[in-house]
Amino acid sequence: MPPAPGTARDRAELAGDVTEQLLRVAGELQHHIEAAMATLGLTPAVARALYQLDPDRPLPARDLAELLACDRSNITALVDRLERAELVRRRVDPADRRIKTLVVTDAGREVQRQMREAFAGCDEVLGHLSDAQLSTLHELCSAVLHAPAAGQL
Amino acid sequence: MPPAPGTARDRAELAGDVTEQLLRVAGELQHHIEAAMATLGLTPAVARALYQLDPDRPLPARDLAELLACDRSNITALVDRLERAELVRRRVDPADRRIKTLVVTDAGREVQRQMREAFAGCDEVLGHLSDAQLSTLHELCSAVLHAPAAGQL
DNA sequence: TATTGTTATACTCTATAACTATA
DNA sequence: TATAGTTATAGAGTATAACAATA
Repeated sequence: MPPAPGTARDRAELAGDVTEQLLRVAGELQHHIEAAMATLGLTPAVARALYQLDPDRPLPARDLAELLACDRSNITALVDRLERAELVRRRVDPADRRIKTLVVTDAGREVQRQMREAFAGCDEVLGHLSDAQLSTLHELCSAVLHAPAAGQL
Repeated sequence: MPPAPGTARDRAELAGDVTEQLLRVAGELQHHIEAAMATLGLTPAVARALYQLDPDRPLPARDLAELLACDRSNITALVDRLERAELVRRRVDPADRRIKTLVVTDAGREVQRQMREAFAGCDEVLGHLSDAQLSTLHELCSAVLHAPAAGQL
């Protein structure tokens, strides 16, 4: 049954429009970020992996897969490349020798710093917004992310 | 030279934070959309291609490549699949026989309608926002998209 | 000569399934 | 037997270069 005019129907259409536009903005931001990552010699997936690692808390590969929302089997090649670039080292966990924890090297920390700079550089894309608008956008995104998942109500 | 504290430095950091969050929101929306496209039997790239086509204005393959911001060579396989699903037909342009225009079939129009419904269904992801917040988000995205490209100033 | 669509090819990203070594 | 990481493999997505047909 179609909802009453002027209420849920319009609401859903507005949500659709917002979704389209937000995905377009995200596309521009991502393009900007990926270009910056390329100059650091990182492919998008490798960059995302490194970005998730906390230099102060070595992480089992299994947990990185969960953070990246991908299968364990993908982590191997990703970490292979990070290790070859000497940004990350694998270390066997002495307490459970099945586990390999991922340790960020000093070089890795430096690249992570440059990655954060790249994110800040997205100011170019968002530069048209005032500080107040930027803060509002921040709040709205937070509201979406911290909402209880609607699918579970 | 580092900018004065309390000004550009904070601005860039805020932009970085907003970028991270906006990309996370976009990820959730995209996940939602791609699941819906899968139920329609469309992979993400094929869905995006169909979504760009105007049923009332057949488009040369070359122009579709531009809309999708990808190389011409990719269009062939995409349209192959759309044609096999009978959602799109290739038609040789009589005025310039090098060109093949892409015509959306009636079945294609119906799938496009379902795609628009899928976007509206993202209300589930954004459901925590009030109507006013949703409108504000709409305005902010528009402001970013319609801004003169900062890189060209 | 230049352009359109196509083909061949290669690389990235991701998923599934089977394997190993530990537990 | 269950788990962590790995390997093999396959498909999607995208880029570059070379090609045929047409202009």
